Amino acid sequence: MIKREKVKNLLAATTFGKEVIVMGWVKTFRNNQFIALNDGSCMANLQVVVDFEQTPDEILKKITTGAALKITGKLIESLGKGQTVEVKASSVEILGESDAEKFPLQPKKHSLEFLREIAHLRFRTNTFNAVFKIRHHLAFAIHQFFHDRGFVYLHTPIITASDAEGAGEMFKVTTLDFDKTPRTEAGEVNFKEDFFGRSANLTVSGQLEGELGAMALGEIYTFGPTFRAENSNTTRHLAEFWMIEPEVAFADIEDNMNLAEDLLKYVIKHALDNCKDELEFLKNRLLEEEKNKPQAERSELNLLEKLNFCLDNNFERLTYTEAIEILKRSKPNQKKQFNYIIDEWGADLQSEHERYLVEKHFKKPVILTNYPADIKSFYMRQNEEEINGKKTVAAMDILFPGIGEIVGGSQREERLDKLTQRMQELGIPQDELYWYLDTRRFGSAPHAGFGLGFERLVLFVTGMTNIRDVIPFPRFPKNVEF
RNA sequence: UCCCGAAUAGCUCAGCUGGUUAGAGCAUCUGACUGUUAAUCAGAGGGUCGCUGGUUCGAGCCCAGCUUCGGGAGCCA
Repeated sequence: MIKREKVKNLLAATTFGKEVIVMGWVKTFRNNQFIALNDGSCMANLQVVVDFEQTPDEILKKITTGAALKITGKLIESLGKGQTVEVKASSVEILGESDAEKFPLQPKKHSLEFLREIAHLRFRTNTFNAVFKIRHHLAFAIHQFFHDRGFVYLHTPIITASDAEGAGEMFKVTTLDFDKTPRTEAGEVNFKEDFFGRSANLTVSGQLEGELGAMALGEIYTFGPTFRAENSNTTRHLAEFWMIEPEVAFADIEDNMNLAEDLLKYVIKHALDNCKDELEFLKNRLLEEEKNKPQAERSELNLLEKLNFCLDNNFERLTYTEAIEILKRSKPNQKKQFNYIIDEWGADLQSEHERYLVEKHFKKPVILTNYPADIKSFYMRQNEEEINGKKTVAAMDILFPGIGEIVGGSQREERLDKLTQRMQELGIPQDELYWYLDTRRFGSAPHAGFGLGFERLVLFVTGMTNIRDVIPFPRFPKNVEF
């Protein structure tokens, strides 16, 4: 058992003179005397002062950036400027050496692109230290939010047989030998001989299973990894990402919007309250970065102001139809600056349109509702009213500045006849989803839910711009390192 | 997957119109200094110019293909 003090606690100390043991990694070693030591307990480093005249040379030589140390010494009021406390070391033990010629991190600013290549070491940097602390606090806040409201955390399967949801390309899960796959008489791969006796995939969404839970437990949420085998190469997509999917019985689209807005505000508030140092650091990092940009491209609000603005204002709610009217009349549309010109109702909104609404027109988060049925999923509830003779569904998407769609949800179609009719129109096999349809056969009830992309939330809160920088081990096309 | 751009020292980048021995800052190493704050000062080492092929008397530079990375788009969360 090692009794050690954490840097975080030592930095907060108000009484001095006691003997302490502290362990951590060297950030910098200045003047052969001053070690900036970090143990991950907080962003700040502890200054350790070494008496170089009393310390053997072979120890001093091993105090290099990245090395792990055990320091025994006295906690004192700092003799120098720049910090209030420091530890005067009586002994320095090298726990783990770090060859200075080979350790890739230097006490200087690195590009995020470079750090992405050494993602196994990037945790050692201030930026990623902050990002992953915030990620943790956001995850914790999400559980807290739902738990406090009586939601049940439902673990939906990661391996699934259903591939009928149309949420995207799926990864196959198989134990078949690729060199000699069993074949049917027709020459196709015979999945009857596979591990599960049929073809299986990694889940693209826990929603359908979540609905099963909601139709008994009342209010559930999922929070787990999901997988999309799409060849997406963007700053907003991952092949493996985490999603939060609440599902609420006896709720309509209005309740759904309120829940989503409350959740987002709650977790942002939680981060502001619990990650002050981290957010402050990231705010300054962004400001520093924007100095190199032309005035017009700099953000009007800094990171903290942006997050507070989110808390203080209601999200703008409008229907798809209203959005189309705004876009039609918008300058970029009339001047034909959009790549896709909006000329008629029914068009799918491109990210340039979403960005215009959020970043130029309303300048705050926007909730869009009641989309045309044709551009949305089969399980969304069909509205009674029709626009231009076309059906709409009770869908709602939340759009965030800089992120785009962060939440996608809907009231679900609870009427069996309407649901099966829609499935037929879209060619979705009903026999495969018999279990889903059973919820509509036995005690069907109005219900609603949504999916929140966790990494997109972390992007927004941290102000990072590439989704590969807010998940510890990003998976994307051509990359499964670590 | 499509469009655009990039790849030169460990990192960030410069390299002129194709021309002899490819440079800088930081990092590293050696020495000096010793209350520093990305310490400072002096010196040294460090390169298959992404890969393959082509054009040329001659290619880091021009051309083609490939790979990877970045920005944008699509698919979406």
